[in-house]
Amino acid sequence: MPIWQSIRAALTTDIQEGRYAPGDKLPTEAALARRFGVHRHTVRRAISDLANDGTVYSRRGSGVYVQQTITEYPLGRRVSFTRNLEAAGRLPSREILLIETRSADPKEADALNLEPGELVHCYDGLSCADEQPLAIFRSVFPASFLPDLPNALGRFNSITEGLREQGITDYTRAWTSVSAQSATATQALHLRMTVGAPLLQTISLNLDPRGRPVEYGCTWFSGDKVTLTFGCDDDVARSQKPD
Amino acid sequence: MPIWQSIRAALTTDIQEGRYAPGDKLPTEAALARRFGVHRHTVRRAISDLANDGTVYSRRGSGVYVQQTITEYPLGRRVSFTRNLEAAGRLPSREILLIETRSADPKEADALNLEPGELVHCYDGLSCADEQPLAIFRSVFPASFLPDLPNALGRFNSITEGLREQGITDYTRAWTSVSAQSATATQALHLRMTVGAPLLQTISLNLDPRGRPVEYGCTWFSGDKVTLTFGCDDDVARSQKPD
DNA sequence: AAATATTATACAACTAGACAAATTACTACT
DNA sequence: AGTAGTAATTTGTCTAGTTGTATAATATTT
Repeated sequence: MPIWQSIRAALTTDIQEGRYAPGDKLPTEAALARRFGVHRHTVRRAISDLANDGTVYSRRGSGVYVQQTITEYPLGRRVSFTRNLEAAGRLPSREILLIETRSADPKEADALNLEPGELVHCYDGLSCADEQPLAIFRSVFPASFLPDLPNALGRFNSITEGLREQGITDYTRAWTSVSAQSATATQALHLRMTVGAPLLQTISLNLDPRGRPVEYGCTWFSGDKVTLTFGCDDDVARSQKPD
Repeated sequence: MPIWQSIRAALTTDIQEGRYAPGDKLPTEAALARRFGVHRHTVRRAISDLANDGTVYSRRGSGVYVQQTITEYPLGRRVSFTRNLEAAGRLPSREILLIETRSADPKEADALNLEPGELVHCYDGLSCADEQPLAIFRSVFPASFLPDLPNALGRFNSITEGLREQGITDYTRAWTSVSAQSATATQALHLRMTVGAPLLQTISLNLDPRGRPVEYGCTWFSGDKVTLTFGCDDDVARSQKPD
């Protein structure tokens, strides 16, 4: 048996027995090479095998980290990210990547029924389960009748709460489109996957009760960690507020 | 493909599709690093590339801004900064740097046909398009038959208006020379470019209808933002009032 | 002998953190 | 209202450490 396989086995049991917990950083390749008394490349061979089957995730310049095993995430027509994950026994959280106010690009202007170049609030973020990134989202709001939304989004870290403070107490999804894409470099970094791995992209438009567009949203789910299901959970979904 | 190149590509499309318009400030490097999930240095690598090809420029302590597109600047017998820019759909403006009366240096005396040491009015300023500096200029006038010009220049912030008040209702360009130079530190600061970046320097002499020299002008255009055109626009130039 | 595994070396790409320098925002004061 | 001083923010620069990749040489196994 090659040395690297025994190293892989040793690291695997280290992880399984909790010496390295999910999210932990492994010792550096150089340190592991010292520990096992081999060259760095031999350790790399073992790590690349572990990364291949998803037990670890390595990041250039930073280190190698233990991955979590991910459960599936159901998505209905009126979906609460928080409630779905809590129902699955996981701890949901969000990370703000960027909140800014800028000009609308043509697609955004079209969807939100704005003039090209009108200002929009843009909210980029990361949806996580147990600190593990599940999806990247971008929500775009018309700035004209939601002047203080960026402030509210930063405070609440919740779209629903932020909109409620601005007077939008309810909104419904006008349409949703789903497509598959390949992860770009930065998407892969955020979602801790490899470049080119499959993503599920959903694009949707939310309207307030008067029919005004209030949110144009785009979400990229990690294809390995999420399956989207429509229509089969309406009972649960109806009892939920949109998120 | 390195990550920084994909970040550069993302920012480029952001700019091309209008999410960041010319003159806009990009998010801070720290914010962009969060947005792309990388270290600040990686964002800087992308930005430095964009700055290198003139897409953006950065100011220490302030931020990174989208560069204006190149302006076509026709040079004819009657050159009007204001009209040239209005014709290009830009908003022209000027900033006064210095107005003083002093002795002419040899070159100025020679061009204006004065005795060495005779008094001249010197007018240094900044020409801007859409609030962005395009050029630095220095205009030198014989003080002898234009005693109140400095006052007028300060009030009107326009050479044409100032001269008109002093009785010079028209003037034409006797000659123009063009050369290329590297930006000094102070020039770079005013024009918001890097030290050593290319400048277009034009030196010109304007005569009144009786053939008297009235203005000896020197202008340094930002090479990135301006292209000068000659000869092919005489019709347009003749129909313009000098400025 | 050939294929595979391991070592060796060098460099590129990225992260991490600290500090300097310039700008901007703010506060206190006259 | 304006001015000086202070603090916070933001870009510029530097050093060090870590993973990714490429090439080549040496040992081990088949």
